Amino acid sequence: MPNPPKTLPELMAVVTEQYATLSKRLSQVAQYLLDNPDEIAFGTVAVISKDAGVHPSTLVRFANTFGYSGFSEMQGLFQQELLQDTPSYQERIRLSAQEMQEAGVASEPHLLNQFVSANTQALEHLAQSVPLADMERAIDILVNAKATYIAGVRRAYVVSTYFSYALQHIDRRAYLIDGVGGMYKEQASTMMAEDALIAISFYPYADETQNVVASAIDKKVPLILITDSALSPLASSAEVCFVVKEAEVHTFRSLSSSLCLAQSLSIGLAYRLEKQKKN
Amino acid sequence: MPNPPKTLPELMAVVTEQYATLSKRLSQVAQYLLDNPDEIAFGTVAVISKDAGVHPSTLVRFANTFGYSGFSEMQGLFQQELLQDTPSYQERIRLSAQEMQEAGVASEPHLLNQFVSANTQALEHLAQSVPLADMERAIDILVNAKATYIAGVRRAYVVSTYFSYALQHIDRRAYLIDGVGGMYKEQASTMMAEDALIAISFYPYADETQNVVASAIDKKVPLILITDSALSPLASSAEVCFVVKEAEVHTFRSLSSSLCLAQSLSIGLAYRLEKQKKN
DNA sequence: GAATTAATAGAATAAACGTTCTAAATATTT
DNA sequence: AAATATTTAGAACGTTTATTCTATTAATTC
Repeated sequence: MPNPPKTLPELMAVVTEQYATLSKRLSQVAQYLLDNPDEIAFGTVAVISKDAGVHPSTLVRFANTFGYSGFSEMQGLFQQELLQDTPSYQERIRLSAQEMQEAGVASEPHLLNQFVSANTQALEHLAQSVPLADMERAIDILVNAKATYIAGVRRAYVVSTYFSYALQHIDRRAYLIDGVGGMYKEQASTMMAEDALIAISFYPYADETQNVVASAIDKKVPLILITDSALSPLASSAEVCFVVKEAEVHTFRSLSSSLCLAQSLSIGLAYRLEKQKKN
Repeated sequence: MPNPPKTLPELMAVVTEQYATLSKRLSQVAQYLLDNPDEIAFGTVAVISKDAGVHPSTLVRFANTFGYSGFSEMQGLFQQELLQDTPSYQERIRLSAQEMQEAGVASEPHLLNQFVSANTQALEHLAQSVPLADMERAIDILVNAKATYIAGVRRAYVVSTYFSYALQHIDRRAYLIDGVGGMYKEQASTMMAEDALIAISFYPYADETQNVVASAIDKKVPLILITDSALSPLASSAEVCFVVKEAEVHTFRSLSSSLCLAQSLSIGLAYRLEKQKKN
């Protein structure tokens, strides 16, 4: 390879193109290169190679493979990129809005940017509004539960599937009450007092979820609720109630905050379980 | 000076303030420092000192004067700053985690806060890294699709359910290939060339999703892919490929960015459909 | 203007650097 | 299954690195 790429985007393209033909270690470097360009810009051969899990000389070989005299020469591209490209966040938004206009699209700022900023705000609000004590109580319940049932439909179903995934991932018995085959009642009927129910319910508070919750209350199954208002019909029944304000962009409600909370609960639980194991 | 500034702006302020009191060579360095921060970030002592017209050791003395153990420590601030604008979100998370530790927040910082900050950073990264053109192309495909199929399992299933919900919400035919009853093949078999497939696949790239995609490619169904690396096995097959870097807290990967992207695509689609209706 | 202090440049040093070369290991071909 | 080619890790290399220490120079004080 006599003509090495002169810019980082070019290099990235060539690496991606050739990726399939690279040997084991070289493709490992390629992977790291594409995923962590910033690390390459500042790191030393020793540090980067360790981080990427390869021998230092492999980095040099990699650079040679793509036509550079050595690693340092290739590294220059990464530094160059970082230098020329330092537009501020706002400037980027301005640029993309401009792109849009040129592309003949409405002058709307990049939708993605609207979302990012809306979600960011919602997340920060979440961190401030959720009491640590509630988190702990919820985790207490989940730790003691023999099995965890999860209920939530439509928009809330997304959060339910995350709980289901996360809990199973840490070896907890998790049952998603998804009503497959219209069997809400049957799925909920196996709940017992030593279990726990996580219910997620947003306006207009679907009947399906309300029924499942009613059944749980009947059997004295502790309820952890994630909802959008303290006045939600289920709120009074809950052992712990998390009120989450989701971001809204053009009437579309987000789910970032609910999912962020779901993640935090899951990991909090994972922590506690590990701690218990050690004792 | 026992407490050296911890950020570049702070350092700049201190240097400016003390500038008048500095000796001849040190003020020469100060001048250079204020004028060429980028050079400092990447340069070596030898190069910088030559460029600034001072002796190498003068740079070390300068750093010492402002409380740093050596030039290298001070140089770190300049590198940090450069990364802030194009944040490798990983780097940022690493830094903020480090800050937290140094701040002596001994007893586990509130998990929720860790999540919020990790997710926030990931979201910002998303806004910067996703090209507007890709969004538009993806929306084009979705607008023209007679029906939209959605494939994704395990962690990616969460995103799938969101797409399914959102698309149905705007009256699009959306079919979630969820393999209920082990019927991946059957569910995928009805795809046609005038439809579209949204596939979400993260490492380790489940076979189920790969098979669905293969079947789609066979039938020339356009593919929109959301994945975690440009080197994902499905990337080359995709009409549009979104590479999303998710936040990671204690080995748990988030989904905020993927969902944010999913939302943006959904609403972008809703917009376009409304606009078409009016014409 | 001599004495004292501060600032500087230069030489010295040890550690870290990127790179090269070679032997071992792995994969491929025969 | 043997032979060959490719890929790899390891050791050694000479440089370059940032830094420290010490004369030397410049500035300040008396």
